[in-house]
Amino acid sequence: MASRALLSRLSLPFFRFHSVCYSPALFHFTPFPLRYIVYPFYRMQKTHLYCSLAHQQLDEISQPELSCFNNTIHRLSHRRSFSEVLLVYVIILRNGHLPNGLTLPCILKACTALPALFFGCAVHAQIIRLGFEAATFIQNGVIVMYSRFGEISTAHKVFDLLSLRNVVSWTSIMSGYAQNGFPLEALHIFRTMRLDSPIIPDFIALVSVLKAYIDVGDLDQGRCVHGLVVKFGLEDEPDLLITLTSLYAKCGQVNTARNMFDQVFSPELILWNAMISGYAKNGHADEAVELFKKMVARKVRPDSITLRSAILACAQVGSLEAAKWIWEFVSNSELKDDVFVNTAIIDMYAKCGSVVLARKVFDNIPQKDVVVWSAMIMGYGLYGQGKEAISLFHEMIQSQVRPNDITYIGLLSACKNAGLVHDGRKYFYLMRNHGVEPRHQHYACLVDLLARAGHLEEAYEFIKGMPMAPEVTVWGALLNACRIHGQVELGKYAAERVFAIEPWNAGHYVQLSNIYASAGLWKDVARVRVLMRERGATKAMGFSSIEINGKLQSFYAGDKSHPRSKEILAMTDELERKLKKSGFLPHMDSVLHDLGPEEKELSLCNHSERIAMAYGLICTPPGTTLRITKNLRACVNCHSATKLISKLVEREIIVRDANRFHHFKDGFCTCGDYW
DNA sequence: TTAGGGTTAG
Repeated sequence: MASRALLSRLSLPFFRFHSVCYSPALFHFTPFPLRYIVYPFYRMQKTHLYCSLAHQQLDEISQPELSCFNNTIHRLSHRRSFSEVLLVYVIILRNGHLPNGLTLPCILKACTALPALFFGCAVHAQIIRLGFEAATFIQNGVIVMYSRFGEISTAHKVFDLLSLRNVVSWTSIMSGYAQNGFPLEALHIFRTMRLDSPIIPDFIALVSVLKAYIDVGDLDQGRCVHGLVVKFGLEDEPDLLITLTSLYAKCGQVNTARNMFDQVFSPELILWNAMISGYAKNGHADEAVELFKKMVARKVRPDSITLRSAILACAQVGSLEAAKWIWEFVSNSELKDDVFVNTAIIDMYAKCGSVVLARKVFDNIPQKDVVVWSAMIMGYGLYGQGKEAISLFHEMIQSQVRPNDITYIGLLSACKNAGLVHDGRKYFYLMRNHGVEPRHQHYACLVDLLARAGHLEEAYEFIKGMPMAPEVTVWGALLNACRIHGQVELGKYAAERVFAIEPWNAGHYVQLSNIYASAGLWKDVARVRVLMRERGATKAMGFSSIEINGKLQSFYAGDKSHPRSKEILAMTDELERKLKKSGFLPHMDSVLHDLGPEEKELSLCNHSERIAMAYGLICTPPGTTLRITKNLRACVNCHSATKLISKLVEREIIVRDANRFHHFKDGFCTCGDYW
């Protein structure tokens, strides 16, 4: 009766769902109900099982002992043939044996790995029935199983009922919480273990606690654990080195991470992955690509994770050369059909300025899931190809793939970047029909779309009707639109909202200042500048990069540091002369400061993208496409000038700004002047 | 002699 009481205290999920067929009472009095659960499955697999090594071996023995079965189960478990482990378990029961302490951990592991929740619950019930409640080794397996099934509260109950907990019990429940998205609870358990138990953490426990600190982004506490690692003399433990490298890399301390990485003479794949992804995630894309190349040169075979990190890095660099290189690498590897890798490549090509190549990769994927479709829709959106994005969306629906919230973000931002107001409204209200509840990002997209198209009042009303508090992206979109449409009053209101959320971000002050400047309100411009100084807001310095022969060269505004600076200057002058000759009028409002007209003009043609463009023109043969990446949004003057320059110098110029792509050709831009 | 962890997340 004790075990039945225990079953009801645990309220096992299996019994919650199947209380009619397999109630605890039924289980208690039925000798081997497992055979009924797996019987159809067993029939299905029977042919395969007869061919297997396991069954051949068992067949040779007329009446196998439990130890023979256990040996077979361990061998199968080692080969990761988990379905067969469960089938042999059924045979054990059919032969009238009872599983022992050597059988059950393997069965639990198989249930966890498959995963087989119902089977696992039944096994747990049998564990209790057979009186293994106090067997730490077995109960640890139960904790892990429930954690992996997301049944963390059941796992915790098992942990609570365990009379003798060892370091594995503590680590299992701690990592269970961390893996289920509760890192704070995991850390709480670690603290309890340290304070209330005599257990000394081993290297796996420390890896688990470090992972939880990585998840919460607490570098200081992570450093304290590093101290513990040293205290316990575990600093040479390779697995801890991997997690510590990951901790420092993910928390932005890439140099410390690299020092740890360099300590290892022959790093295993997972350490390369930790370092490459650490670089890629922290904006050190060049280093990530370089390290990836080094790894390949050292004949370490990358896996899907390595490739995804390297592809992400290439996407950030924006270099089409690097993108093509990695695509070729993937095409020649055994991961060429990996859907995750291919989706990353679609995203990369879209971000590196070739929506055509992105589409080529997309068309070659035979089984497209929702993320593949969404990546391509997002790619069209980046280029302002709204109609193509919409058409692909309909193709996706026809292919019976259900859109998710990310698909809708891609679709709405495509409408936004193409100025398709009617479509944007329509798809926003269609979302719920597909069971997708609009999130803040969807609202921000629609506000941006409406406001930029000049529907400022509608956008403002829409914001007022939002079911959640509008964040900076929403007010920022309204502020930007007020700048475009010269709306001083509404712009002032939007700016106040934005300043309240991000008082440190100088970009917002510049927007308001530009609204005032356009209206000739120079006193207000001065007031904003004072406010900006008082609040210590700083503006990110603008820079542009251009890729020449696969090498990236970056320039700041007014940059004269390049060895070929004189030639670059001569080219910017020549461009300016050509622009003037063809009647180009500089857009003076693009200058924040209250300067004289001549100074304003000079300031405008010194913008970083103009310098990068000039460098591209002097370094490449006529007709070569120029590919420029900049960290800020394109300014109005640069945009108009680049359109004309593309015609004057007969070049295609592709500029990736902070938000999207601009493809300039023959005096026009693909964005249709809508950005 | 069978448990626990670490790289990613398109």
